[in-house]
Amino acid sequence: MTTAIPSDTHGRLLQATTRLMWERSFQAVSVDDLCARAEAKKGSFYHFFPSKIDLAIAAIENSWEQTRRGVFEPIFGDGSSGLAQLQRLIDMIDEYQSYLATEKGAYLGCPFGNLGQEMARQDDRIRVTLQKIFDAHCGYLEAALTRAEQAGEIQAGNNRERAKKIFALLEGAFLMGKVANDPQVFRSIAPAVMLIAASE
Amino acid sequence: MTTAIPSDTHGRLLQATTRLMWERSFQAVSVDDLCARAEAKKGSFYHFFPSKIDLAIAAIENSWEQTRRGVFEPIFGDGSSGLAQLQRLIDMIDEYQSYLATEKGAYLGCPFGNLGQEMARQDDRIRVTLQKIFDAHCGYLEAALTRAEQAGEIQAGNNRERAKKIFALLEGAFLMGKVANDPQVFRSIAPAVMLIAASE
DNA sequence: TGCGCAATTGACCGACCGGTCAACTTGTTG
DNA sequence: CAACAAGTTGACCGGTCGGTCAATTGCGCA
Repeated sequence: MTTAIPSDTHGRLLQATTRLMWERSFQAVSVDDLCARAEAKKGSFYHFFPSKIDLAIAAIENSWEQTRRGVFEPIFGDGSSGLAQLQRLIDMIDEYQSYLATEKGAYLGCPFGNLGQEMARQDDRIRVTLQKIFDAHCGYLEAALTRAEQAGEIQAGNNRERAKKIFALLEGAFLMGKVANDPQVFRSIAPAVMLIAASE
Repeated sequence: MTTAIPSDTHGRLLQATTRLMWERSFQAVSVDDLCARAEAKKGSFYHFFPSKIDLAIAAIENSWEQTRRGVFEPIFGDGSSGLAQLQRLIDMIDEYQSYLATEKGAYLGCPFGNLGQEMARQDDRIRVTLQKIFDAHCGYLEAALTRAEQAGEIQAGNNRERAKKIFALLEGAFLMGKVANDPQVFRSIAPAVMLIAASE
């Protein structure tokens, strides 16, 4: 029986990719950049991953899984009301993005949205991977809406569609924040989430 | 007195850049690609534009100006009610994107949003240029909301903030459509524009 | 006619891109 | 201990990247 723990280099490569792709972009980051940040040599890179694109896919899957477990499960798995859960997600996003903005000197936006905008038309595997992540994200929003609906917080409606609209609003807010390079933008747009939640 | 008409090559370079950046992305398109599409030689390229980034900026400014005159002015300058104008914009976007999707075999999304997501963090001149375009776009939305408000279609409110929220929703819908590679996504999300317009 | 300048051409450049590879080290297992 | 696989290393590769340039062409104007 061997250890199921992947090599440290493997993990550092994933983390470096997640970070650098977030701070810059997929195409703006070279394999050499990735290796330098992960303190790995190119040979190691290609020992673990067949291509740069494969690493990117592995990195976003890994990143989403971490976010899911570390953020989404805690927020949407607790006993709060549906609307309170939504508000908590918004607050956490805002808080973390603002923190990153002060630390990195720029508003970074959503790592998945960023990559989608950049690569969806150029690599179908990346596109499909992101589609699954978007679906999963919307799933959590929908669950919160259903919870809110059952508690009488909002009127009955198509929560799947509402979730998609909320997700679109958030992604658009990320983009605008990035182009304005200002965390305040997200903050001023996000309240409209509640509008959509409360819609018929 | 010399002709104010810029060389044909200059114009073809702008158009080729607009098109190719929309179909693929800024970084995925090389200067050679641009020249090939514009039927120009590299020397001509650098005769007219000091760098690839300068061409990109000129191309989006030109593209926005054309869109503004060809789409926004006609829609928002006519005598329709504010809400009717908004609806007409949505319909026209949907129609054109669907047409492009069938022609190109893929949902392309918003050329300005695409470029912003990709380049805002890497080139500040591109970022600022897009910021101005976003502002101008929101300006039209705001004007329509004000018109709707004055006609009693919607209740009084902060139309500048409403416009930003609507713009965010639309940009998010573009992104989701691109990642799903499905024009239907925009169609199902866009109605929420009216929700935001009618909000207090 | 001939001058002057914008436009055009294609050859050229160094840097960097993603990716390969054979040799070497290290840790595990019988 | 030997054997083997997993991981590591750095030199190397062809291709393409954005960008340069000197020479040439063609056009408006005196």
